[in-house]
Amino acid sequence: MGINGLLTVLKSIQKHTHLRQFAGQTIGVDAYGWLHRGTVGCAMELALDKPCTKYVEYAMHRVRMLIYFGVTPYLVFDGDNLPSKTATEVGRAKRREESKKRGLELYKASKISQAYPEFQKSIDVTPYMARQLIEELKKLDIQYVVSPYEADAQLAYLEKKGIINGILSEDSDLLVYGAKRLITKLDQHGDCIEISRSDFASCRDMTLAGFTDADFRLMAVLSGCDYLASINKIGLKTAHTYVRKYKCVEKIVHMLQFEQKFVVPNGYLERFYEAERTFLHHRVFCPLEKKLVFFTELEDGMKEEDMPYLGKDVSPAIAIGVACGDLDPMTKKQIAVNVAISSRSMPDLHRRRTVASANDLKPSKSIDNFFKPKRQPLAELDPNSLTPSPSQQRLLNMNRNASWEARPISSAPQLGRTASIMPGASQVRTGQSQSRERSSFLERAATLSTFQPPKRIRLCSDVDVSPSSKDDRSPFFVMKPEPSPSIRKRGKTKKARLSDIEVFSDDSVADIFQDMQDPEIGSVDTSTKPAVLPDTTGRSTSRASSPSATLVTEVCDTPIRQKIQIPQSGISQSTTAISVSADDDPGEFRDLFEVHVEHLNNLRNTFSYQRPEKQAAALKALSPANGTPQLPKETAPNQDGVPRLSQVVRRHAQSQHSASLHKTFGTLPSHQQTAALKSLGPSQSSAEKVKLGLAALDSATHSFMGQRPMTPLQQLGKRVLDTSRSSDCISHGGSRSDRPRTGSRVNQVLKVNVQGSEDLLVPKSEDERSEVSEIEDVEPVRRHVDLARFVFTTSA
DNA sequence: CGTTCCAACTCAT
DNA sequence: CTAGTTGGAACG
Repeated sequence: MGINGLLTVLKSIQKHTHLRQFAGQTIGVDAYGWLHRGTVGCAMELALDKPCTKYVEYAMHRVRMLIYFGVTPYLVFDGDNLPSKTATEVGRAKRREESKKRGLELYKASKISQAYPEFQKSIDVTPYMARQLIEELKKLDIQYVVSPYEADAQLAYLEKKGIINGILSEDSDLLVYGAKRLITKLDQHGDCIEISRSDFASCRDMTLAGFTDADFRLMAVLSGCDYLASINKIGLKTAHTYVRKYKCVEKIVHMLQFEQKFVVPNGYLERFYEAERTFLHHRVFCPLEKKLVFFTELEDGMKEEDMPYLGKDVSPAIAIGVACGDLDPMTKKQIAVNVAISSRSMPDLHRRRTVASANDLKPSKSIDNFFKPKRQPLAELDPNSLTPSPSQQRLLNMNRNASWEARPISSAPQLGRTASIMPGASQVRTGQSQSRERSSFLERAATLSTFQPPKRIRLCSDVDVSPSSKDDRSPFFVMKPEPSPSIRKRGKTKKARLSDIEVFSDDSVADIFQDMQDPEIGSVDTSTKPAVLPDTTGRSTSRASSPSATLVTEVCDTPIRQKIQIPQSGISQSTTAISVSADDDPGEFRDLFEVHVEHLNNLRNTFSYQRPEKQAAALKALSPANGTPQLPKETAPNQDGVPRLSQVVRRHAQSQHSASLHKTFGTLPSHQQTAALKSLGPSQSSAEKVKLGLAALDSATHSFMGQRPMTPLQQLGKRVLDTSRSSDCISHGGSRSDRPRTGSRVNQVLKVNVQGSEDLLVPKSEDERSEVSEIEDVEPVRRHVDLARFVFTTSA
């Protein structure tokens, strides 16, 4: 439920961004959200107890998307219900039961379409389903943890400890728990929204300047939260004004009691304290200490016996068992894994209907086959694939030692303990293999993110980044500082983006300058970058000097630039930038163009996140011996996954946007043609440019569609996972952002265009054109332009 | 008019 | 019914 209306009120500090911006970082994920969404697609099967693992596929698809964009996922699962929540939980279970009943009735009456929504409502994400996903995560050596209670608290804790660098969740509660960076609304393309705690001060719809974490929490709880319903007629706004005025609960409640408007229930204050402490001292699993700890340690005089609402403590052995997914977080009993792994079935332990169907499930076939071995723990891979700085080296060694120690000390005794707790339980695996798995789980779960933020935070010195010092920073330091004015880094912030209009690149400076034909660009770029100042709105609005103003003007008039890339070579990628004028716009033409770009974009994404096997299959389907693309047949529905991708491809082919582009152009009146040509390139021989530009598009399309030799693309297919993991793509190993990146995925800048100074630079040769790869940033580019307009109009 | 509250929709396939 | 969002009714 979260806090009603919180995200709406924080609109002004929501930054539209992309997963790409978090490359090299470890991002914690609220896994239940994904699982729940994944169940929508197979609600029917689940309700009818049919075998189904679509939800695992859905979640894994997202996991692969993160990896594709260089993000290291760290999945966090929900655990037991808090005592305070059991009442609502019972109610939910009841409603689910009713929905299922209704659904089944409708189903029996063959009213399938009416039954489906009922089934959807009846779905409960079970620990068993989480366990299935965990099994997949293990195969890819992806970090995860099952929280003792709420995943929100666990996520915030991991972030506090520096184990993760941000939190991917839809739940606004995270901010109440003190999350520093919340990423929400991730869509299938990787677009998402970032909310930073440090931007709170610049929120426009609500004055949060001077609000401490405690003030914020006070406001949130007053306005109504999961642990305490609000006083009638008190919403976020009212709570906010009272917190601003009186700051402390006692006073606020006291004042509220004087107002006739509000009725403060008996014992509200006491329940408020409980709710507040539930946020503050939530039990979490600490992967470093390998036991349950409080999110915030109890202060002197607080006794945990007095706070039953925090849930029970458990022994480290059980805590570890739950955390690694072996034990059901509620019953603390062994969770049955699928038949392929367990030698025996364990009917007595199946605590829910979905669990009871475990024996019928045969995910071993559908899933196991797809992830063949080639396991390589990230922790081992990273140090070898780059040269860490001394401080990073120290960090790595520290972690390595910690995990080595962990084995004899914590895992051996814990095994005996765990086994003795469940004397009757059939062992799924041998004790030794379980012990081994657990210690490797702990090793992974406790791995600190090696990502090094631009400045300030010293990850190497201490894992616990003191939270106190950062929140009261000056509003002018809310932005993460640029590491160096000359570097185009990943993790760009909205403010830094203006400069992106000049240069799209992931290259090192040297690469950029090498590629650059016009030296002027570099100077423009470097000189303007420092002029970008954060302002109170969290958006770039003001520029200090008059040259900036000039630039802003230019930016506004500068053609929209679109980056056209299609995956072709896994090693190097190049970019064709195609410019379309924002004004002087033959609308229809540009719209078509953008639609085309978007289609390619979708195509690329759909392809990129597929399992390598699926990609290979899709490629095979698209690339027959004769070289002509033979799109897969309409049917062949049950070939796992392949139809879906090929359908997309087919749809795209049928839409023939390239063709319609040409056609539309041909039918335009001549003055509009001229305008269109002009819009694609400001100067000479524009007709040629349009042809080249369109040819580039087509060639990109066609190469993806299989009309060109497929070898590089096939390579990519095989390499998607490897590439996105390896250091030449991502700064996994805690790379310093100004480290020269050798062999990086080069987004070659083919075009840098500041109005009036140079031309559209399309690939000159056939070779270059065939290298065109990957599409992205259609939306962001639009946003750039919007932003530029905004800057211009407000600074004038 | 601002605010709170509620019901319907989104998500996915 | 995971949570959020949106639109609209019902208040003061």
